[in-house]
Amino acid sequence: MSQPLIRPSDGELAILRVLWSHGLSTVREVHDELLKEREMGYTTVLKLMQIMVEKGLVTRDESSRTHVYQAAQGEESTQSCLLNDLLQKAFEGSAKSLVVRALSNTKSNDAELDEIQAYLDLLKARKP
Amino acid sequence: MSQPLIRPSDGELAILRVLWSHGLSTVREVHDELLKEREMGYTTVLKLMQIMVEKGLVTRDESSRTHVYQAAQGEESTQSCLLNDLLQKAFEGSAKSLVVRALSNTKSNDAELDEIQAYLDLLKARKP
DNA sequence: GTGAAATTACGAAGCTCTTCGTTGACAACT
DNA sequence: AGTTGTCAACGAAGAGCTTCGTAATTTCAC
Repeated sequence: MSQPLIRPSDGELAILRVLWSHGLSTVREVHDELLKEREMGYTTVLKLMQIMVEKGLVTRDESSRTHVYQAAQGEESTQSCLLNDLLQKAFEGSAKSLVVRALSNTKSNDAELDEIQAYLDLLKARKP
Repeated sequence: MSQPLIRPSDGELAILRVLWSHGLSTVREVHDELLKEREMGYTTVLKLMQIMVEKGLVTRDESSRTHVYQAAQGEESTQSCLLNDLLQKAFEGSAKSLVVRALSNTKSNDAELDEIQAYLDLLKARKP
């Protein structure tokens, strides 16, 4: 029941971000959203999304003239997929190294650290 | 004094891994090492490493006939670079999300969890 | 109905990454 | 000196990603 889980390219990921936060969207809606970040043509986005249909990254409702797109895999699954990939290729599979590097990288505020601590406690409690 | 920090491709990263763990290496040494993981031609590795010289990912000592290569940027810097990139593109810049996802992804053992806890304590202590 | 606007479809071009065959230079051995 | 083996250099080819121009189709306003 687990899909193949495709690793999206950078451009595809940008589109998926929009679909995740906006839900069902047309090409125009996605394009308008992406324009806020950087300049790009409408047909560029269209072409990318058509390819993503073929790959199975998104699904498409063609019943009306303006097609409506939807992300085919969840945000969390995709994050896991990309993270696992990086883990193997750059951290020799050591989740600890990755987490430590991520923490040292960015200045997390206290609230964030507390949330991480809470999750860590949860993991520890589950292993008595 | 901080270099531009180039984001290496997958193939380049595989070569960097060898250079990081083995130090100064010839193309043949890198190729032999990579062969343990997957099949690939000698000239393929050579070509990649030549391109990496042009990009500044590695440096090369050409004084003897068989050139000797060396990684130009450290393993930690490169990890940070790749991690930051993923952070922006897939986690909306939230280090907390990334860390939580990484932790939930892999079954870390107690020792690893303890090490992460220790690092977390360090960060907290630094912010009173 | 006709013209304008929006949308999809198509194809091509440029780029990077990856792969490898061939060639020419150099070295070592006989 | 000639043969053999190793190496760097080069070019080319194929794949994937990104970009966009153009054409074809549908819809809508008038």
